[in-house]
Amino acid sequence: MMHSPELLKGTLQTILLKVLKDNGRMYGYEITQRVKELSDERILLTEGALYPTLHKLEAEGMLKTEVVTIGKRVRKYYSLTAEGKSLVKERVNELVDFIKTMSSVLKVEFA
Amino acid sequence: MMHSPELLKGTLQTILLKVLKDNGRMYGYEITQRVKELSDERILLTEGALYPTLHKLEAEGMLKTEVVTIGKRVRKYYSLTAEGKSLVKERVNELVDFIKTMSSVLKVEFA
DNA sequence: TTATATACATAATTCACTTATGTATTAGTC
DNA sequence: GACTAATACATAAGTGAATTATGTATATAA
Repeated sequence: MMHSPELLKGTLQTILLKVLKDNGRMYGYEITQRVKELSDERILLTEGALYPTLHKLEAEGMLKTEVVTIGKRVRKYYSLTAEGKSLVKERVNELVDFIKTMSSVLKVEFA
Repeated sequence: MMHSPELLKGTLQTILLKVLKDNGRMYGYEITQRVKELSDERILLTEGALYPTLHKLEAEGMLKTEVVTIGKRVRKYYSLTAEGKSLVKERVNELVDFIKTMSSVLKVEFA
């Protein structure tokens, strides 16, 4: 991940889950490209963070996968499970709360 | 530090600098209490993070200190140097930018 | 008198990330 | 036809900002 590096810590799961919620079924590389686009090149997910996190969310039952072969190329599509869908809401709410708290502490408007 | 723990990562310097800017000269323990109050009990700075960070900012010339003895008790007051004042602006801007980016990626309003 | 709050400090540990490395296919280009 | 860049996955080693744990000491309230 990139962009004011330290700040991104702890937001990766939230980003992955929310992008999957908004876009449905996606594969890893596709997610990196979508996030890059949505963030105007500011958030560049690194593979070393991306894949382990996807695997972890899958192991926890938040994501389900489907392997599709395109020519000789393998793609692993991820999508949210029912549990994953609740987790998205939780994570996004957490982030919104956090931002509100930071806004009070720093007396800054994030409008 | 506490509260959705991972999200706080990378925000400690920003919090310390901004609170010092807004309140002038403060000592460590006082900062923890002020942040606790401003965050409505949601951000509880831990000493293990607080003191090393204050020392680091001092070593970098961002903060200057003044030791005051109250009875037999020693207090170390911190305040911003000129360099520290520019750093506050930089850090706060970084955070605002980051929040804006997150807002685009997650399609969430932080109002 | 004894627990809690005040006040500082540092060492050991954790863990989400970055960086580095590896494999392989597909598309563009010179 | 050869080479580079983009696509697509994966994992291991290393980093660094935090937490947790520990230590010292004074002041205050029950």
